[in-house]
Amino acid sequence: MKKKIVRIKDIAEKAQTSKGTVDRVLHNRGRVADDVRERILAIIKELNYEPNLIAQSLKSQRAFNLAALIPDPSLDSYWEAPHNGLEKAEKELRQYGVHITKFIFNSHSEPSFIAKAKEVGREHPDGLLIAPIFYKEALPFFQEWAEMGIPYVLFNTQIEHVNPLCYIGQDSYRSGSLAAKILRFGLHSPGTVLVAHVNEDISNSAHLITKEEGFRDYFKGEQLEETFKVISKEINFPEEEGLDKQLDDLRKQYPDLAAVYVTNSKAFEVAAYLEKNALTDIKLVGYDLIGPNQQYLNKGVIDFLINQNPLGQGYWGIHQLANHLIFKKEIPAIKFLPLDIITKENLDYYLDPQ
Amino acid sequence: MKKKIVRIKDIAEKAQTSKGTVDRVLHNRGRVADDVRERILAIIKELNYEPNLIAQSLKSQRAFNLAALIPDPSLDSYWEAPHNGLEKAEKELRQYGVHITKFIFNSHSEPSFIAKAKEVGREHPDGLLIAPIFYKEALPFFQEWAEMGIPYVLFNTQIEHVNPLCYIGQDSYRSGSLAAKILRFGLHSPGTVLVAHVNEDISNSAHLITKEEGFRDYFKGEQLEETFKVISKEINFPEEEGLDKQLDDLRKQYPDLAAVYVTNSKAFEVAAYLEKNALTDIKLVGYDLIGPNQQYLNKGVIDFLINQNPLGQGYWGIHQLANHLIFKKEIPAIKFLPLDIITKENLDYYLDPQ
DNA sequence: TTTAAAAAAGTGTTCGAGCACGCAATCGAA
DNA sequence: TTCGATTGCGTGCTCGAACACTTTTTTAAA
Repeated sequence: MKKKIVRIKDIAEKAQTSKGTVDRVLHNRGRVADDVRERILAIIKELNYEPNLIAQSLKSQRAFNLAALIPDPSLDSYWEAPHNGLEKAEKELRQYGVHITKFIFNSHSEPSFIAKAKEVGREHPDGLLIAPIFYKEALPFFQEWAEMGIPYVLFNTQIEHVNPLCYIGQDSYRSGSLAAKILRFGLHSPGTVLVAHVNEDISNSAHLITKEEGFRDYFKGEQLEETFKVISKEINFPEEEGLDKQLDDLRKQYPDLAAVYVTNSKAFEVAAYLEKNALTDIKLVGYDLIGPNQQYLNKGVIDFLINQNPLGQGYWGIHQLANHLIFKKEIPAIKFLPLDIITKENLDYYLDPQ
Repeated sequence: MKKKIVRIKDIAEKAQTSKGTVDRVLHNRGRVADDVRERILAIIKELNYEPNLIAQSLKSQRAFNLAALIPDPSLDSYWEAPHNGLEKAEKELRQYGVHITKFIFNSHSEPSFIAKAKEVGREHPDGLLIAPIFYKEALPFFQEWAEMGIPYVLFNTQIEHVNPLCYIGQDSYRSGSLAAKILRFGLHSPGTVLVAHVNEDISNSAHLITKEEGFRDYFKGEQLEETFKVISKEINFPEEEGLDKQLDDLRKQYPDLAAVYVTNSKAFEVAAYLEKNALTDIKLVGYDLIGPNQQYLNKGVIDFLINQNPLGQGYWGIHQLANHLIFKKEIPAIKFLPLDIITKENLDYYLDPQ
């Protein structure tokens, strides 16, 4: 049995002309007499012609060089997953001529970001995927890339006042609310709830603030402000000892500490503290399935993790670029990834995706 | 810039032979001298040749008629989602010549299933996707389809002792454990926990039993048997009034009822009862994002839903068939879908997928 | 040694879209 | 009316794999 597909040739025959002419109509290329053009357009509509993407991409054998500007995974293992997502997407799209060049910067060093961002401009890629964790430093480059006509997709960190092709990541506000909902479900009696920003430059990380807002607003919205006191704290410790002391102090100040919400992937640091001090009653929710977090999840020290799906962010980021560049599809300005709730029992399914 | 793709012609040139010969080696067709074959195989490996799927499917313009044997969504809205998944997959794969014929049976009537299953045989599809909710009635057909060489993929209900191309769905045991974990997190004081099988012929539904096992084993494994008494009950009500009376009786017997786990998509029935009787303290977990469940989730009567991703089941089922038939990929015997935990705060992301 | 059959290897067409090229008709200016 | 330029339109090659078909080589029997 054969497929019933409408081809350019079919249209040409029905319009009593040649496929070359139909082709020119389809691509607004070259010169076609008005009456012929309209006859052809009518027939295209009538037969409901859709170009055969397969034949199309077989023919147009051009290469698409995409660039990815993302942090070094060896310095923060959170970034391993996006790398994997990139590679997965590249594998799938290699058939279509997609090649990705990675520009890897140090997530703790603004100058290294700037150096790599400059390199990207010199390469003139066809598209760019970027994790803009340095807001201020990144701004001028967005301008530059826009002028060069390089479409860029942001992921991981949402940024205002720039015009990317698309943002891919989570709705930080909702994410905070979700964390609140989960913790509240496990809280039995009144107490203090801590929002912890661990080892993060909060001034350059608007999305962490947004998470905190979502978290606080959940307790407000549910009229739980009387029952639970929400406090927040930045916990930074370049040196080893720092965290324990800071949490000790905090517990002295708030002896009824009942739950901790870590706004980034550093929940394992708090988990280590809880385990060391046998604080089994303090509920703990954090982000991301990095190794240390998984261990504490399996031990039951971390109760739930919210998966930001960093692999998916890389994967979909590349796919959005491909959809735009290769398949000429409309791209939504924002693609929110699901807020996956992870626990020991369903962890497996989120580790190796699809 | 051009793509660097290894073609059959490249292999032929390097092996000092013609593309026809390489083709015969690749497809184990026709006769090739042993030394030439080995030389070619070596070069294929060396150059890391991967056939160009695009060119491949452009050439082989055959149609693939797939059949889907699934219940009528107008009788049980759970089945709407698989239908949507089917259609989504068909849309994506139409370019590759995939066409799906639906054989829709009444999920409450074995004879209707048998009639439709017979029809499938007469149609001789190239592949089959089936929701085998009638275990006993389905068995002889598996035999028949196997003899006819029709590969079939099971979804929704896992069945032993048959040899499908693949099973797609959830790990029921884990699913039960996950439900237990969630409920336990929200339980503050000792009490009774009910496993409710609502309006389901339990004798034909092994997977619900498996869910219950997983649920019970969680409490056993965590040494919580003393604290929480787990009971189970089949709740059937062909007539309207039935459910209320049965739950009233149950509450008389177990006044400390603290949580209910509904093993199928009928949590909304229990939710209606809880709401009517203002039992805000009884925790409720169920399955699936059908309309009524969503409403009670948003109201807070249902605390969490576990998403069985019925849309994904249909979608991936068709894709597995396509991977097997069109792309000749290896198919894993089981594809477990994630156990997604859904709450009011992250519901949106699971409604319209990807 | 010849010859037919069988095996091995090579050639050429096809799929649908893209695009370069070239032919024919029309137009305008000298 | 002749020449070049412009417009309108058709032809034919290309992409990589599949497969039918043809040609060449080998093998075995006469």
